[in-house]
Amino acid sequence: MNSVQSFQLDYNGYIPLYVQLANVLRAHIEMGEWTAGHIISTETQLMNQYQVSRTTVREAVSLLVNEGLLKRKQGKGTLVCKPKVFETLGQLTGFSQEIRARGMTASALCLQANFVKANKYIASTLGVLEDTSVFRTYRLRLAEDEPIAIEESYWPQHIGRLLLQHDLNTAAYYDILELEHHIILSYAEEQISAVVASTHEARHLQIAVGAPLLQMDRITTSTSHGIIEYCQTKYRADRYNYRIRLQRLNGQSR
Amino acid sequence: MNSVQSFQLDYNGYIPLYVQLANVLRAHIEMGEWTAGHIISTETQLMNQYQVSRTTVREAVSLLVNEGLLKRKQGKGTLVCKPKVFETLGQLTGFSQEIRARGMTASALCLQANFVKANKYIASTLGVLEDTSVFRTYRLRLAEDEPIAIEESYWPQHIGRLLLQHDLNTAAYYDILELEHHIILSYAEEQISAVVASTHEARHLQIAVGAPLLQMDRITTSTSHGIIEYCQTKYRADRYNYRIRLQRLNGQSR
DNA sequence: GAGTGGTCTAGACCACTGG
DNA sequence: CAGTGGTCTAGACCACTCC
Repeated sequence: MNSVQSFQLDYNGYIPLYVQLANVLRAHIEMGEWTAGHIISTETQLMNQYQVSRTTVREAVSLLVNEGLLKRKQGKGTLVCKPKVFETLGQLTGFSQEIRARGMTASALCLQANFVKANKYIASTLGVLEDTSVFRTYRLRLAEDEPIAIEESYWPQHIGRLLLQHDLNTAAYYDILELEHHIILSYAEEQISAVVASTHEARHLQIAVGAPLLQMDRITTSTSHGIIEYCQTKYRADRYNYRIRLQRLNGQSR
Repeated sequence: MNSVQSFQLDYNGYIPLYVQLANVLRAHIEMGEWTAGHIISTETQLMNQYQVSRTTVREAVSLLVNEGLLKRKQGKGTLVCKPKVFETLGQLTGFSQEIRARGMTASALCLQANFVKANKYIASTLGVLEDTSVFRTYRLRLAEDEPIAIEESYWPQHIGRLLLQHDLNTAAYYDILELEHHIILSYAEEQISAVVASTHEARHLQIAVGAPLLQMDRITTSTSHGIIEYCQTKYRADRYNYRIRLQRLNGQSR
């Protein structure tokens, strides 16, 4: 009864059929019904089962292949990939989601949240004029109630006003923007580097001065409002690693 | 005359039409003929120009969209993305290629290359038994003839024997395997963390003891031979950052 | 040989952007 | 409104895998 098989597609809904079908297939995998190495229904079977064309089936499968969940094998079938030890594979997610994916509980402590004048660098990054007022949030990030990162974000003024309407201590900021204000995130560009802890950072993160930190500089872009955030996060290197899956392009040694 | 326009597709060749078409479009971009924001030919125009179906055109464009080169805008057209400040977007490339993409010259100094007994961790990572003989390479990586990273790699015995047939000081190992021995890389899983330099590392990298290093642990997989490498690279944080583009999935807050 | 995914065609209707 | 990309169909032939 709880089997995913019972899902039906909505042929007149607003969600494309191939997205719906991809969701059904993803559910099979995430519910553990299909495990690593399992060969899923053939494209012909899916066509008949869900009454869609082969193109639609292939588009659905392609989505999951891009996500790293499925893998096509010509002449054999389409099989489920190895367990996702590497969860972060180029997906833009918030901190909470990231931490939960690692099996830990996430929380935050908002140390500061106020409007400040943008210096030259912040201004050019956010695409505003120098000395313009921008919203700054400064948060301590916790995993399992232990400090794991310290995060400093700058938001354009209009985004800041939206955020201020909510409880900034507990909320997931990306969720606020997407769910409450329909500002849909598009992509982010991230730069990862290594630094050592200053006395100030060491105190907040409860580590020794000079301990290694993994630093992330991120620029987040929305579909409708352009750049909505510049964020610098410093993670305790002893508690956090960044994981990524790199794909070889078919152009190979291009 | 040097215009990319003169390219023709080979309709009977072994390379799929959509791959050929994608290569043509990519060439337009890489040769600077189409710059950021430029709207490329419409799908209908490409159909007529190259005498292929719309599906084929869309497959070609999809490849480049996935690579981050193009972006579709419904009702407007398909436009060229911003310059690729962020070159590394989930592609598996070698060190040399990576450094060249940053506009620097890459070289290497092979400090050690010999067979050693696999300890427990190396053995389980490479999928061999403990104490099995594996090939170890230890290299100093240079960019612009200055040390930038120190790299320790472990390869299964049979891969090691192949590598030993070549000049290990100058060669790009991935190129040797792919071009000379037809071992095609598939994907890699990478873990990024931060550490501080030991006295040994500091001496090789010409930095202070305790300076921050960006550490990459990579497991590389080939299409035919499974895992072919475990590699640990430590980069000088003052000379190297890792850049990545994160995409928001359409499932959004899933 | 039978069945799988890989490529490709011709054509259709829809949703969105712009004048 | 005309033109763009977004979705979808029905059908075809090929390359690969396995028996």
